[in-house]
Amino acid sequence: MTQATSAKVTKLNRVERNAWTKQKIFDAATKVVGKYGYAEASVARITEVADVAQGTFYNHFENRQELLDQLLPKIGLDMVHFIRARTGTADEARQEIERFSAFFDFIREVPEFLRILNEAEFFAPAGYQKHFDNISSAYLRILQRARAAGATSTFSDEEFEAIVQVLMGARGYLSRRYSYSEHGVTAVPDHVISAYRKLVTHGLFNVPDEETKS
Amino acid sequence: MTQATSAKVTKLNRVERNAWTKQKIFDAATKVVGKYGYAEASVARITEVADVAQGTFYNHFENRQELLDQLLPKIGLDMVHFIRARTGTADEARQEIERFSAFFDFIREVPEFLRILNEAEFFAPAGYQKHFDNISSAYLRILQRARAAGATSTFSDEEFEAIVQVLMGARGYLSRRYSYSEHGVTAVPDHVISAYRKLVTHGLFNVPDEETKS
Amino acid sequence: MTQATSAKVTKLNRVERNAWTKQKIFDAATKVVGKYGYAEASVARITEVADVAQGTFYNHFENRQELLDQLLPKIGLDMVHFIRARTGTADEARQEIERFSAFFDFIREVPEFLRILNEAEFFAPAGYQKHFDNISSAYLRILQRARAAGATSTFSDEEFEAIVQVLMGARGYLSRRYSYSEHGVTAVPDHVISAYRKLVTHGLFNVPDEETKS
Amino acid sequence: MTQATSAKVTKLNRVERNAWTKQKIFDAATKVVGKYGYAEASVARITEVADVAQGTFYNHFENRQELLDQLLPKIGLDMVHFIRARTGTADEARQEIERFSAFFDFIREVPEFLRILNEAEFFAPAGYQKHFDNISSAYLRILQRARAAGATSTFSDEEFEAIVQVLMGARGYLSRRYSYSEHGVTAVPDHVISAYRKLVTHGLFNVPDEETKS
DNA sequence: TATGAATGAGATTTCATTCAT
DNA sequence: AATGAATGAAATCTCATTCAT
Repeated sequence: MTQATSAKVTKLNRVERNAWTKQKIFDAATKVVGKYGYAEASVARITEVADVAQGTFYNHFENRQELLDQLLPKIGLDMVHFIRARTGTADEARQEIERFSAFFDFIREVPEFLRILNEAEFFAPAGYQKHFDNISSAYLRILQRARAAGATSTFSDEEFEAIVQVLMGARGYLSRRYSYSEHGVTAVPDHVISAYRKLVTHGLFNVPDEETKS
Repeated sequence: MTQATSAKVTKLNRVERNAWTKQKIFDAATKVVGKYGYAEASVARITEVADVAQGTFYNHFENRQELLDQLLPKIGLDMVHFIRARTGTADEARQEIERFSAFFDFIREVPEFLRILNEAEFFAPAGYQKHFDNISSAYLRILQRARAAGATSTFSDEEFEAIVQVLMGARGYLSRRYSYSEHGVTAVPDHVISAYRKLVTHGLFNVPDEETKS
Repeated sequence: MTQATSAKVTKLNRVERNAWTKQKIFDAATKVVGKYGYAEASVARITEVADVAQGTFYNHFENRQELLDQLLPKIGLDMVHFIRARTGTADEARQEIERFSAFFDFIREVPEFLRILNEAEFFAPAGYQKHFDNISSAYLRILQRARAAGATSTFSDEEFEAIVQVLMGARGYLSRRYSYSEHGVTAVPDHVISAYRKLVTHGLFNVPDEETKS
Repeated sequence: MTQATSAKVTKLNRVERNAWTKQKIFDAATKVVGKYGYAEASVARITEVADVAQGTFYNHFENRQELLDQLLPKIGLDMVHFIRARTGTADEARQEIERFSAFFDFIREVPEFLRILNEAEFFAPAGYQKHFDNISSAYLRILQRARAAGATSTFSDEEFEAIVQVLMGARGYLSRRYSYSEHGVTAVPDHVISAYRKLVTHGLFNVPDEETKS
């Protein structure tokens, strides 16, 4: 997916060679950041993994930050497609659980994603912003559509925006807590999924009777 | 709170002077990290703000990291006390909303907290770990007590652990989205609070009838 | 000899420029260590003399120590060649005196050598080790060959190893005592040479008759 | 010998307390330099071992260097006495072997001596100078007396001075090579002693007949 | 377009010495 | 005389970026 085809290098025209070099750098950055984090992703290290000279880097990217900021949005789109493909046509609550599970499946598919996502806020703020805009607007539409279908509790648009943050926060924190391990990324335990399902379907607290109308 | 009293400097004995200097460094670090982030919090900058020599720093802290790792747990305890003081004796759901609101109030009291919290995971992992252990164990006890009082839906201990992550993730992500602004920290909008209340009391989705037993 | 040719700098290709820069650093280090000693040979000072930026240093040497450890063995080889070229085909005792004299001649040729040699044990232990292995194994072979030619008193291989240490110690201590002076390095006095000759040809003490068989 | 009596500290008058503190620092320095070398002998480390405050150091020594420069001469005198006590009344050649052996015995008695001696040249030049003046003048007198007794080959005073350097160089280099080991200081092998004896009694090389008169 | 050596600012840390108490 | 916190200069090393070939 983010893998540069290692096919024949010969017989490429100028444009193709150019794109191929850029892709090599991009893939190298994904690997390096995914494995060692943004802080350790020096231009020297990235270009070494990409097997190009340091100077070559600057023929393709304005500076180090530009590349780092492109990392998350690109993989983020992969994630959206991955999740969409795994979401069925059951009722809305079930679909949300499917999306939730698919998120963790994606993390295992692309182990670099977790680190790239989590660190981006501080090391690639522009990329983080872009990714979050992508995700949250998509998520918001999903919720609005569910509401239109009468499948949700009563939430205003503004409240939905907040809910989107909560749901993304849940994924972010849970993945940090449950997906990291010594070597590689592990599957998320079932009780995490069930806890999430209960929360989004019934809430957390029983409400005393007289308050149920609020 | 984390502010060194700038009262009389004269007439302090050796022990007091020593503590006072350390506190000056600590306060300076809080300010600097809160304003510019850990990455920009060089020892040079911190000691400049603290108005001590760079060498003095190393009389009080083993190294830069040690100080950074102390920052979050210390302020985190302030937060716990702050929230506890603002939590009443109403029903459990209301108390949770009070805690939630109080969290955002605390952020406004100590504007540095937000940045110190959010960046700690990567720049002060030991401190982050300590803080999160503090918070999540306290939170877990709260939920268990509520469950014992029959105030929550049916969750296992393991599920509660996951819920704690979700609730902390909610605070983390919402505060990033709604509390930051150009200059300083703003109050969180009411619809964020109402969205949170609805989620924890009723959940997000209506569940089709035949599923209600699950 | 260890002097970078200051000839045309222009018209060098990349490889040549690279080697030339490294040689400039090397020569600068030789000068600096020779004049001020290892302790004062900071990277800042060396690069200033070499007229390159500090960062350039680390393109050519892993770290400061690596350079320092290369200094002695490199010049040490120059010394070996120098001495070998000055050693004739007279009897073994005379050859040893020639080598001894040539050692002091070399010191005057390369005045930096003395300090680089003497301080290396503590400031560049790896380089010192390498140099001494070079020298002592060569020296040992010389003695063994002389013994095979019946030109020495009766010594075992182990005793020869000790003798090598003594002969090197003699050069080391004598050069410290007689070659240093206010400014620059002076020739060694004749009586030093004659004393050495007498020692290695007749020993120091007359032996009472009854002991001569031991 | 260099050990501060750890007897009653109480009941000392001002002068005694003063001397006792100075001795504590001195002993600590001996230990530290002997074990870790001059370079690692920071004032902080020495005073910590001596169990006094850093500032106290400067009540007894002008500066760090002054102390370091006193170390070697003081222990050097101990060595002279030690060797003298071990030298018998046999013929001069045997006495020299006794002195040589006693030197290595002393090294084992006072293991710190070796390092303090070897590093002094560069880290405590003044102390090194003083020590060497002490030793070499004493040594010179020994040789002159032996010559007066007709026990040596024909050497002039100047040649004797050079010989003294050679003999000291022999001890220095041999001790570095044969006395150091992983932990502690080891006895010198017999073949080192026999090699030395042969050298000083018979010389190293057989001299062709026609040269024997030179 | 690719190369990779050169740059130099900036970061952390050490440590001999001072000095007020 | 003893204390130990404060000082600040100096050292090593990193790394994003430039630029001549």
